[in-house]
Amino acid sequence: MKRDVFQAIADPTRRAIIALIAMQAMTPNAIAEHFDTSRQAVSKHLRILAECEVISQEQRGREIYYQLEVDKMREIDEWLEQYRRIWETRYEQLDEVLEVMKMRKPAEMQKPAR
Amino acid sequence: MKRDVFQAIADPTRRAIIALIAMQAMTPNAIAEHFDTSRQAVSKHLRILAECEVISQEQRGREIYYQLEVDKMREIDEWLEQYRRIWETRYEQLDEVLEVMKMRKPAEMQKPAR
DNA sequence: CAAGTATGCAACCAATCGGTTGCATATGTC
DNA sequence: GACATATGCAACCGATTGGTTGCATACTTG
Repeated sequence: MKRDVFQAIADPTRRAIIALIAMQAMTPNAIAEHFDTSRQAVSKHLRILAECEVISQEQRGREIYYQLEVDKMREIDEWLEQYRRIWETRYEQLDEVLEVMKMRKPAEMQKPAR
Repeated sequence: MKRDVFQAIADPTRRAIIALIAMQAMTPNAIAEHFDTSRQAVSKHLRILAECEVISQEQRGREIYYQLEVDKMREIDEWLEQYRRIWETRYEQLDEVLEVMKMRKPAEMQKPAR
């Protein structure tokens, strides 16, 4: 089965895991302690996140440390880029509208096209 | 059922719909023409997107125009913010490492922590 | 080597997902 | 009013999801 970053972050537990290991690598057991689901359930989430390359693992003895692959987060950022452009221009336009309105009487104010 | 933006964008068809209506509002029929699924399936996706407030609708006669609520995209951007901070500092650190390496002999070069 | 610990994997299960088809409803046009 | 068009809703269906429990494997330590 083919999964992508967007499916990886769709689940709230997985987003919590991402947030948890963002600053420092952690073992599955340590991660599982933060949730009230079973260790195996967390392990499943880790496997999905690893499949999507959102996290990477490093074996250290019998422990496995999982850490965030921040670059994968950038992929989402790149996808957002196109919409960021839209909301930025939208706010510029809003600023212009507000600027124009300043010079008019309140009665002339029009509802912006939005 | 409670859904959020992350579930809304998890499905590739829904991301395609978002991209499609980003620049101009469209009717369900017009949207459905761009996909090889049924009109009803697209309608379901639209309902989910509307539930999550990723899109809004405007009735115009017997047609309904769906348009993107760009602000909802910003929510994702805000969530990304914490990770953006990480990858930015990471690249600054990498720059520092590269800077230090310039002053050393190649044999002394170490593989960066990541 | 034996015991304990860390982890992954398989089998199972209820709930949800994304799709289908059929039908109801509302608006526009003749 | 009759008919076409635009849309949503309900019922159904197979696949996937997120969880469980039980077991296998591998490393550590005594």
